[in-house]
Amino acid sequence: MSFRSVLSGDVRSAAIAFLGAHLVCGELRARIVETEAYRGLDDPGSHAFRGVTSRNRFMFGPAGHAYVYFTYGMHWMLNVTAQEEGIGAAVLIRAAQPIDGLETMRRNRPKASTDRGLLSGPAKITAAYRITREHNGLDLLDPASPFHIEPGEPVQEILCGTRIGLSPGRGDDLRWRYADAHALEWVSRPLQELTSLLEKIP
DNA sequence: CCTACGATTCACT
DNA sequence: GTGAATCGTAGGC
Repeated sequence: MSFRSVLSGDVRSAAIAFLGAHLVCGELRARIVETEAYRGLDDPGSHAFRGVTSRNRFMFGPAGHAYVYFTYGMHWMLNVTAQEEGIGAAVLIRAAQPIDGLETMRRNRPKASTDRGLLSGPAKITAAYRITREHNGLDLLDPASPFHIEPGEPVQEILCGTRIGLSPGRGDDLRWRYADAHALEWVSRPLQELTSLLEKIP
């Protein structure tokens, strides 16, 4: 099953499909272990909930492209757009396990004291890969792009939980956060919600 | 125009 | 566990 076909379906399925995939940029390579799903139609936690703005416009574009935004005055966030054109949806890449290019990642993340903390958070990934606004809209499924996503080993078991950092009443109760159950040492924060088998997730 | 705050991280108690 | 750093954006006036 290709990314393209999964991305045309529900953004939660897309978020699950990206677990185990590789984020590649030149010599840098890491395995995605944690994602979150956001969609505009019925999800108050999504930037797309209130319709198109100049910031979120890529969420409404074709699937498989980068939606990169700046927050807290200092951090960049990387998302992969999902669902059909005209529907605002994206998958936030929250954590990854470093595979290649660790020296460069360490240089880009001087404050990380251990390799486990190199990519264990959405803003850590963009710092390590030096992803910023200029990468907004990039086609992440195109190997010719400056950085892109490749299929990896399938994930055997996943955990799901509530998404991080949402205000009460803004979708904080939706369990649209997903992680590879066998790579929990690389996630941004513990998942305390119950375990779910891959085939049981919608 | 003006203001509050965020899909976070880090240092410190 | 708590608070500071830091600024573009959304939403209200």
